[in-house]
Amino acid sequence: MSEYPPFAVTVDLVVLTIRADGLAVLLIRRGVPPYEDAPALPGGFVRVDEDLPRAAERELAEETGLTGAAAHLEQLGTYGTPDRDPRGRVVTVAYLALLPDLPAPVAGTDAAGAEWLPVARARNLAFDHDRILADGLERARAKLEYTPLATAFCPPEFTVAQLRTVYETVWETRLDPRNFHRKVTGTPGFLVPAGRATEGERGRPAQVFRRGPATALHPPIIRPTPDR
Amino acid sequence: MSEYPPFAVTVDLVVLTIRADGLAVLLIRRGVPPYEDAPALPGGFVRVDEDLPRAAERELAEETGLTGAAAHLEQLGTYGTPDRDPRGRVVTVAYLALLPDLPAPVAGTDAAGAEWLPVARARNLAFDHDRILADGLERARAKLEYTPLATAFCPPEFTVAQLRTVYETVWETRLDPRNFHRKVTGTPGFLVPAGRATEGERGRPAQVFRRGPATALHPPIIRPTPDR
DNA sequence: ACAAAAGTGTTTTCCATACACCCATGT
DNA sequence: ACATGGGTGTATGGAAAACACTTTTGT
Repeated sequence: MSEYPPFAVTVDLVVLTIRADGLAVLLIRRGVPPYEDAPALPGGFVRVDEDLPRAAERELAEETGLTGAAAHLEQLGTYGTPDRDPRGRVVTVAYLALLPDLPAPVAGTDAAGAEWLPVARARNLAFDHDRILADGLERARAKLEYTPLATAFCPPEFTVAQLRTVYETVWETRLDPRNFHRKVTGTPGFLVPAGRATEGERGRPAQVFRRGPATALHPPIIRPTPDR
Repeated sequence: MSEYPPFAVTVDLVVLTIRADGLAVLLIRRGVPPYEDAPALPGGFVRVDEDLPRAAERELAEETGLTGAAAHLEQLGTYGTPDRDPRGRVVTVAYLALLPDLPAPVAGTDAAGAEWLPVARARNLAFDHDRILADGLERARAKLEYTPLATAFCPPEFTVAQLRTVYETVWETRLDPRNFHRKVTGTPGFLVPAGRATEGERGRPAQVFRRGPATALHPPIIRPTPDR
């Protein structure tokens, strides 16, 4: 093995959530060169005996305080241009993480330097992170159509209206609440009723749902056609 | 950098084509341990100053004799379980390559040990290549629906019937030739007429097409619903 | 003439959209 | 009572499936 060039391998995370001001990405500010003081995706080196998804989970936990499977986590892609890191040959495996807007504000974690930024204002990131973020956004937008991924942005129990807000935020569109309701409740395995309804809200109480067992949506939730 | 664990990085290729006996994958037979004599996906180590897609192209050229952009090539995913290679910590970036059935049988290349095997009989591959192959097949099947990827299995000029054979082979279904014809010719940017027709075939000559400029299909070519 | 494959027209069925309308709660 | 949001019913338009039918070649 020693005859082959050594690489450093990192994982970087595109962590997305939905907040009052729209879709937001978790960024850290770099404290050391290269790209000192620049915003960057959270990430770090993979350990010698660590699986890649495990490394991604660890980094996510370090930055958000989330333990285990509270978030959706999937591999996004690998970026390995020879000059992407001035320190040497570093290949990074990017992961996409989707989280509900956390009610508990990440107390007592290493997330000191991390902050949420609306995706529209996440620009001029360190390394090739602009591209990685763009790829992550594109992936999220596309997968909402044909997978139940939108539920990853919701807490364990949620209403149809909350789910619709996810679609409207990620896609930056408006959806007809009535047809949306019929679509998602009619797609097998997408949602299962939690058996209770909301209280104390304005208007008629809404049924509460949990994520269903489906891994793909048939039929898909079609994105409206402003160009495409 | 020296404080972080060194990894070896390889690229592995899932090279698919369509032959008379169906969908086939390019495999080599390993000549050295580990997994000596086992079939494996072609691949190799990434060089120090080599970009990842470039390494994939190089490996593809070495195994098939194909120069440059004669094939579709896309990143499939990265596999880095700590124990996946007994020789040490090796992370592999898998690429998916789609080729037309080559009329010229790869003369005079290093492809001595490489051979096409129907995907149904590609089993018990070295390392974690069974899983990588399965992921590649799944990716190819899914992307036929909403991208013009099927044309990557066709020569530069082809007929609608040839294209339909691609779909039928990859999906293992039958498609109505008449509705299929209408669909693909009616999808903007999918196909552009080459202006000529086939000769010397049985039946009425078919119009010849080339790949169009579209990168996504609207509407998609829907896969029939045997379960799903 | 006939077989074979390409391609078109037509009917039917289904689904998405649009939107009128009713329901259940807070104020 | 009224506003607010949840949820259902229904008409309509367009696309996809099913398939009859025509076209153009080789044998």
